[in-house]
Amino acid sequence: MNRFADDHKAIHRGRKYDQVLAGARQVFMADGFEGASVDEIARVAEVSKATLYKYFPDKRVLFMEVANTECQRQASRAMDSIDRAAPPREVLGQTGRHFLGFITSKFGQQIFRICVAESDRFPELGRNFYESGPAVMRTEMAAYFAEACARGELAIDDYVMAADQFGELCKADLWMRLIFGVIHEVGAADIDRVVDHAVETFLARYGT
Amino acid sequence: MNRFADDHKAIHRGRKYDQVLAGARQVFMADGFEGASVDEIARVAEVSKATLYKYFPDKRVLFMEVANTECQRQASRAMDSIDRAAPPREVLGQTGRHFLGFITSKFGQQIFRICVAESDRFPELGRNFYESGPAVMRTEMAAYFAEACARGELAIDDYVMAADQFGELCKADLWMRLIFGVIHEVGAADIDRVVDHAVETFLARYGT
DNA sequence: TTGGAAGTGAACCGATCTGTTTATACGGTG
DNA sequence: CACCGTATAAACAGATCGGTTCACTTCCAA
Repeated sequence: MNRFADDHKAIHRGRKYDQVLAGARQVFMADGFEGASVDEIARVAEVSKATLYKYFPDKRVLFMEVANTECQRQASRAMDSIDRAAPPREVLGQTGRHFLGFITSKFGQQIFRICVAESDRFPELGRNFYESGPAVMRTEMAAYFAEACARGELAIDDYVMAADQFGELCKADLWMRLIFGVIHEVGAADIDRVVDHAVETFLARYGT
Repeated sequence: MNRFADDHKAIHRGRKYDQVLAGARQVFMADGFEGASVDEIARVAEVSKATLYKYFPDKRVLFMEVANTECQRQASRAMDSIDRAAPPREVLGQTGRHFLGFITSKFGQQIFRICVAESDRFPELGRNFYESGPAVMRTEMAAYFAEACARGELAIDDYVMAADQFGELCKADLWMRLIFGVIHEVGAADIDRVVDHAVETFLARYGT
């Protein structure tokens, strides 16, 4: 992200800002919050520790900055490639595969891991992540459900609850074993299988 | 300092074992894994650090022991309080309420938090937790489903998948917002509402 | 009575970490 | 050229932590 505010003041101010942020992102993703040391971040960012501390008052703020930018980036990329006019079975399948693909990716896992772990000490971090991540999908899906119900394609009493249920159904079997290291990879076949089951169960309740 | 008067009921071997475990449980739950210091655990357990290290080779094993005992306690308690011969709607409701009650409890959340966070650096920790926690419920439920299907009360093709789906359905709406600090408490009414929705959706697909 | 196992408290070790400071170098501008 | 903001490397400060060691006490049982 560019520092627009600095543009009119001085080119040199904040040259290394993005470098620091990129290095921090990499190291935090690799080692978590506690596991990441500021020295390592500075080394990976190819920046001196003094410079790092000139831009960020402490490690916490640096991490929050990384987490925020990442969450927003993922959120904007979340619901865009879905045709809301298609039949529900197809919309649900596409959405489920996209969603499950993300949360089973290395990156999705790690961001979840860190946010879960640190949302105890930094409550606003967890809240921020939820609002700009899961909550977005939730409201988007709820909105779609309202449309589909109006078209008579679905019969849902509680849109938000239904959206959450579908999201949770997509996690069955794979996600927990992945997050706890019981399995290490999921193939497209696994994702399809779980999503198909999720769609089937969902439509058994809410289909028309 | 002998603050405790005569301990007339002296057990020779492992007198302090449970003390250590109880103290560890308390401190881990309050501070997380990294946040908890062995000194603090020893102090809270009212035990010397040397004694602690006589029972447990290191901090990680100590935590795993805490997590294991708690998971087993919860799993056995859950299975004992359920009448597997009752109608599916009732069995599912009881199981769901118990399960959701545990994972939304302060202890359940914290255990999950720590295991998620540390299962990256200590894979056996996550695996161990999964096997002695979620996996137990999964297989137990799958076994029940097999019985119920044999009685014609349910119609399930994949018992394990169905068990996982039900578990995930129970998390809808509440669990994620809790784990990320969006909400801080859940009442019995919330739990009932979510479990009712879960049972309804589950039976729409698998009921007879 | 005495041996030995269990427990204690405190010092200690080595490692790591965050955050600061210092002395120095680079690079563009007046 | 001199000036000044930015950057650097490296040492440093202050603290914590996991884990070990040791001299000493307690208490039961043979």
